Formats: sequence, C-alpha cells, structure tokens
Amino acid sequence: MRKTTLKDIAEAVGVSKATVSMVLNNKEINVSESTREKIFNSAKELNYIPNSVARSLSTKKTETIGIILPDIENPFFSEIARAIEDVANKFNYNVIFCNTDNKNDKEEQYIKLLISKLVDGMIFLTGVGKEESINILKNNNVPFVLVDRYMENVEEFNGVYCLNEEGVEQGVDYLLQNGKKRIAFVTGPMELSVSKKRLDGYKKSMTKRNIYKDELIFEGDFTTEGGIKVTQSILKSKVSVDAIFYGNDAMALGGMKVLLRKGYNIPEDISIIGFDNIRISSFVQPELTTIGQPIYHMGKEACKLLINTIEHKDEKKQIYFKPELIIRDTV
Amino acid sequence: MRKTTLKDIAEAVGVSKATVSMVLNNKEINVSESTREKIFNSAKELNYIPNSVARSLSTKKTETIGIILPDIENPFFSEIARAIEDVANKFNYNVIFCNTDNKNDKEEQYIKLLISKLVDGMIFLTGVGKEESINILKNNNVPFVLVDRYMENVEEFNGVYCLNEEGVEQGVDYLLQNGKKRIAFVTGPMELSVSKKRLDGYKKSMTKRNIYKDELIFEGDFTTEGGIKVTQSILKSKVSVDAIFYGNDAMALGGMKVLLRKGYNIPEDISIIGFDNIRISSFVQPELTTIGQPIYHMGKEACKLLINTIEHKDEKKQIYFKPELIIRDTV
DNA sequence: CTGAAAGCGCTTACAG
DNA sequence: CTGAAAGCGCTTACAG
Repeated sequence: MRKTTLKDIAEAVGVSKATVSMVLNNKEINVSESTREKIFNSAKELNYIPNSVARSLSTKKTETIGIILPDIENPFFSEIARAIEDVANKFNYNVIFCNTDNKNDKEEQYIKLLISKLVDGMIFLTGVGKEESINILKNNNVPFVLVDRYMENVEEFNGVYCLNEEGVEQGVDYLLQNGKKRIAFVTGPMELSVSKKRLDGYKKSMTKRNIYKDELIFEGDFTTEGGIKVTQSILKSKVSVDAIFYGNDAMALGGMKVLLRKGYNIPEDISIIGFDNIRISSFVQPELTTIGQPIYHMGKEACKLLINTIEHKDEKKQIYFKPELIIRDTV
Repeated sequence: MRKTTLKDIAEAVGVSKATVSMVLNNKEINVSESTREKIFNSAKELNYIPNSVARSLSTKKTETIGIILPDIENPFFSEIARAIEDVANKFNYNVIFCNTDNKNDKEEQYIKLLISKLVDGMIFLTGVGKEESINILKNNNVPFVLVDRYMENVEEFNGVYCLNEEGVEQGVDYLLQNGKKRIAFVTGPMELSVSKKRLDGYKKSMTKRNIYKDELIFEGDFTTEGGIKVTQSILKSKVSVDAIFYGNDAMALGGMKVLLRKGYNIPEDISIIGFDNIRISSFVQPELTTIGQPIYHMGKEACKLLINTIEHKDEKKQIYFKPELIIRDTV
C-alpha cells in the first residue's frame, strides 16, 4: 500500500494539488466551503500524512533544531535538554540531540550532519569547540545559540550564560562564614571554559583573603565517578581540608558517597558544596548544599532565543543568569 | 552566500550532476581518475555539504530513527537512550527523541510527526499506548521495535524484553532469605504493563508462601518524588513492614532518603530493594541493592534489531533479557 | 567513460 | 474561485 500524497487527494476530490496544499495548510485563499470540506474529508479518509521532507525541500525550513551536548546521560544535560524540548515543542519545532563527549571532531562531524539535514538552528551546550565549528555555522547561515560557552567576542553571538564566577564566590563566602579555612576546590576538565570560570571564582575569593594555596586545587571531570576518584585521592593526599567545593553536583554526589562510606559525618567532619542544583541533589541524604543554576529556565530561554532569531532574525543577544546559593544540609 | 550544490561542482569541473553525485557517493562507476580527483577537490574547495533532505526525498531513506520515550530526564531512559544513540551512530543513523510523559495523545502525535519526517524506523520505550498507534505504524510500513511493552500477540512484533516477573521473584526470595516477612511492594503507575508484570512477580512469590496481604501494596509513579511521597504514606499508614521493594530504583532512592532522614538505619531497621540498577544507585550511601536490568545492553540490542529490520526486513524477533540480583548494602 | 531526463512530494508565484 | 508550471537538490535508470 502506497502512502497517500497530495496528488491522491487532488484526484479524489477533482481539484489541483495546489488547491489541496493551500487548503490543508490553511492558507488564505478563496475556495468554496464545499470543496474545502471535501478536501479535509478525503485527507482524513485516506489517512494522509504530509511528507515533510518534500515540504522542507521546497520551503528550506525543517522545523527542527539541533542540540549539541556532551552526554545526555549526565543529569544536568538531560534536565536542560528536556527544557529545550518542551519549549521547542510549544513552537512546533522538534529536536535532534547529538552527544559529543566533549570531543572536537565529533562536534564538527555533527554540525555538518545537522546542516545537511537543514536544521533551522542549533544550540550548543558544550563548553569546548574550536573557532572552526563556529565558522562552519556562519558560512552556512545557520542561527545558533551558545550556552555557557565563553568566547573571545561574546557580543557577536547569541548566548545564555550563568555568572559562574560569582556563584563560586558566594559559595566560598558561605563556607568561610561557617568557619571553614581549608577549602579544597575540585575543578571540571580544564579545557572547558566553564571549569576555568568556576576556578577563577574560587581563586579570587581565596586570594582576596590570602588563604589561596595551589595544593587545595584538584582536577576532576564533572562526572560522579570522577568525583569518587578525586575524593579518594584528596583523602590519600593527606592535605588537610575542612571543606570541599566541587565544581558540579555530579562530582559532589560521588564525593559525598566516598566520605560517608569512610565514616565521615557531613557536615560535622567536613563540609561539602556543589554547583548546578541538579534534581537529584535534593534527593540524597544529607541534602546537598549547592550553587543553583536555573537549569530549566536557562534551557527555556536558550530555546526561545534561538527560535526568535530563526523567525525574526533579531540582533544578537546575551542573557545572563545569576546562580543562587541553595542552603541545605552539607555545610 | 548561497550554499553550494551538486550543480555548482558539476559546473566547476565541467561534468554532469549525475557524475558528481555518483563519484561523491563512491558508486562503482567508470570515471577517469583525474575527473574523480577534480570533483573531490572542488567539493572541498566549495565547502560542499550535501543536502540530505533532497537526498531523502529521492531515496525514501533518512538514516534517522525515532525514539518514543516517557521522559529523557529519567535516568533509566537517558541511559538507554544513550545506548541507542551510540549504536545508531555506529551504523550512520541518527536519532530523534520524543518525550510523551506516558500520554497517549502525545504518543500518537509524535508517531505522525516522525512518519511525516520519513524516519526509517522507531523504538518504543514506553509501556503504554493503544493498538491505534501500532496500526498507524503498520499502515505506513514503518519498522519498529518495542522495549518492555507487553502486547497480546507478542510474536507479531519486534521486541526487547526483560523478565520482570522473575526479577521481582528473585528479589522477594532474597528478602525472605534474609528473614524479612512484612515486605511492602511499591508499584509503578498501574497503566504501564511493566508495572503489572513486576507486581505479578511479587504476588506470585508472596502468595506461594501464604504471606501475601493487600495492605502491603502501594502505588507509586516511578519517579524519585513519587518514591518520597509513597514512603511517607507508608510510614504514616502504620502498616508494619520490615522491607520495602520498590518497583524501580528512582522510587527506591526517594524512599531511602525519607527513611534515612527519619532516622532509620538501612538495612538494620528496614531493608530496601529496587529495580533497574540505574547508574546512580551505586553512587548513594548505602549503595542500593537492586534487581539489575542490563540497561545499556537492552538499548543496544533494540537498536541493532531495528536497524536489521530496516536494512534486511528480517522476520520478527523477540529478545529476552534476564534481570540479575545485585547485592549491595540495603538488605 | 559521461550526460540528459525523469522523478521524489511538496510550495509558491503567476495567470486567468 | 481554481489550475498549470516551475522549482527545491538530489538519485537513478537509461542511452550512447
């Protein structure tokens, strides 16, 4: 059984394909009420499902946006992805996700794939990437928005950002207020611009008080497994610490697990603070104190911004969000 | 700047579009080595990115598969989604995700959308859905595979299943071996076939020993928030229990959180067991004892099965996985 | 060795 | 009120 096409309906009703197309797309045209009705009925009867590939070829629009992210399994990204999908859907767009694992070559490959699929725009949830990628996008005139990806000349691009430095400063201040002095900081992968920003916030705060020490810095990888490993090596290193500031919640969760298991009481023996406020962080015991990003909101705004530029070609815009200290039980 | 097309290359090199197309697609044709080279060079120079929408219109293939799932934010689904994407990618397919929140109308809407986009096949990670959906797929000749969606006549469909009943029986047995008698069971939403299967396993085990009681059954919703709520009401209900078997890990995590917070020791005061073995369940303290599904493996096989039917139209096949008791710290 | 032509299923000026 | 025709950018028989 062949799929039904516009032509089938046109023949069934006895009008041209053009008329059918315009009627089904609710274009403002003069068609008698009776043929209009016949067309709709016939479409229904024949179970017509329009071929949007054909449509896209002629309109150059696909109503699809591409999302480039490191790993959909990571709760931060699945939360933000969900937000993006929700608003995309509201505006009748749908979404293709591409996991890059923060690999540059994968990113470039996916960008080309998405261009070849004629996506109407892209959102980058990845903090790495060469100029090269951006150039491909520019050359092909595809609108895009960056999320927390810091570039040289930020005003040239649509972007949604969180004030990472300030967030970390808040956290360090809070730890200090609670009498902590030896605050370790666990960074994300240092090739990510967001890792740098967060570390900068820490350095700034600590240096200001003359208590900054290189030995308190540890490099993690933003995963829970990574948080476990780095915490084990902190313990092994014999560096004395009374608090650990993890660059994100996923690592903090791993860290808590290790510490609890080794018999530490949190926060009595050691304080913990994270960054992100992913959903699960309030579902563990003790609940994780963290610097909250408005994750869902950021995703929403990123998607709105993208759709706006797709549809109205507005000027470039940057949106900044303020992270917020979420006081729970680990400090 | 207009995007470059086959025609541009053809003109630059001085051959026909057909030749360019065949050369770039590495078709077996007789072309002199020199024109072949010229074509590749020109394509590179002009930054040619093929228009796969046009390609799809003429080939009727999109190299895209659609995934229907309840919610990408749910760790179980993001894990399995990632698995699917990994193998899809290996075979040069890519993937569109659609979140249905287990709503029938959303599912139907997405199915039509995906058909209109000419996806080559679909994977259903959702346990609800009417016959209707399946009929649309059949009528449009789109291959699909079901994951843990139990239908009347299972042999008619490609499917990947986990032996849910047996898994739960194993868990109950293990609890019994550990001297537990008053084992509460928290189901998922009862409209999901997988919830029913798991409850059946529990009933079977308990009835066999004559210790089944209706009052020990509670209905949850498979989310962590739901696990928190249901656990609070179990505590309030004053039904005495010495173990809680949660229908999935997400609820078990919520439950553990509530119990720990109320001062219960796990497993001394109460035993907990989950189902799924999502990644995070080994990252909490105490580590969650659970019935493990081979999540990644199931996703992989589902995707392989789909691609196989897309490319070879093999006969229908069902793959069954055995869940496995993962002994950790909560029993 | 290579090209002309038809076709995939739509949309969109244009014409009457 | 409605239709004929061109075009979107590819692929694929077919012809020579």
